Amino acid sequence: MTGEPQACSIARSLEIIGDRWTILILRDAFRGIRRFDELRRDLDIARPVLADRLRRLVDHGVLQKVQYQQHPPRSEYRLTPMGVELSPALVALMRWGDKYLSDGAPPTVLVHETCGNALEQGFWCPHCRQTFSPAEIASRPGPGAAVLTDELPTRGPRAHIH
Amino acid sequence: MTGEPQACSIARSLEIIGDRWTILILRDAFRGIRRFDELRRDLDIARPVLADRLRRLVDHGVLQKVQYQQHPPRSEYRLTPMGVELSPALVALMRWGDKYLSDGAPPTVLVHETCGNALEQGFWCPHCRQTFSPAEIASRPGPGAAVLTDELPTRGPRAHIH
DNA sequence: CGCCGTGGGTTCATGGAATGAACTGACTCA
DNA sequence: TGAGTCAGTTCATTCCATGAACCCACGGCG
Repeated sequence: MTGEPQACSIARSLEIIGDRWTILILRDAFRGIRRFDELRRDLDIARPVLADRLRRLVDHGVLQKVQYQQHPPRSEYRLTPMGVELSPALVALMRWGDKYLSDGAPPTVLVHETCGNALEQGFWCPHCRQTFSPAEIASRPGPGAAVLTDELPTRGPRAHIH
Repeated sequence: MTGEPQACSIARSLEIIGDRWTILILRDAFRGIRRFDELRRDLDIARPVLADRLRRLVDHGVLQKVQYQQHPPRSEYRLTPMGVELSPALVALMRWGDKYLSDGAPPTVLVHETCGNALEQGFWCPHCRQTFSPAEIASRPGPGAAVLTDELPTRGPRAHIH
């Protein structure tokens, strides 16, 4: 996308998946839509763009092109472990959309497979053994420390995400 | 962006923030970079694009334009509660980038403000009182049920994200 | 055999969006 | 009076997304 390498992990991630079509392709991969023509029909995406995005995702190791039959040769694009680990990002987007952009339909429910109860996505403190909201995140002094803050600068200096 | 209204929450979210620049602008807002010229310099973004993205974000209620002084009139773009709740998505992207696209630098550490310990982001089952990996998410039967799966279709039918 | 249908692409002309340089305008300060 | 800063807008150029058309391997059908 851009030329120079990015210092920030978010920026680096966006080099690969920072594109509307790319994220929709990944969403469909999670939904089980993994073949070229299925994707093209479901997303109503232009063929060259789809081919380009799939190529990019394969090149970066997010998807894997697998021939699932010969005669005729047919292949599908499967999520690699790297791709599967994008699910927290997709779930976060889904939650946000459900909360703020709902059309009135019931929100999507995800459940813990082993027990069947509805699950939450959130921040979890292993020490306190509890989840908490984004507002309770703070920086840690030292290298690599960062904070996501909604506070104003005047309320006190903070470290930053980078 | 597109014309027709989207049925899927992820697609609806992407209508607003499905753009590389938009996400970088939000990242900077969390980092405390909230003024037009600060953003322009930090992101090296073209002015018209920045103006357009900020306008969109304000229109959708993600950012709020606040005049923080008169004489001379200066304003900044603050995250609304709706904007703050995008942090899980940004953190997920950061985590993913840290894990798979690292340049060797130590990953960013986020800590629980009230106790100071490093926090995790993940899926949490309030019933089992434990976190778990993306692979353990399943669908729930009924309206709005969904699943994020890395499994192959042949291993069994599933509901889908929508 | 001849022909149609399907899956998975590539090529190419076009339009709309991103880019960056230049300009505007309100205000401050020396 | 003039230079500097912040926050944009205007405009010409460039680039990429789009969609139509085309290609090719293969299978099925009559």
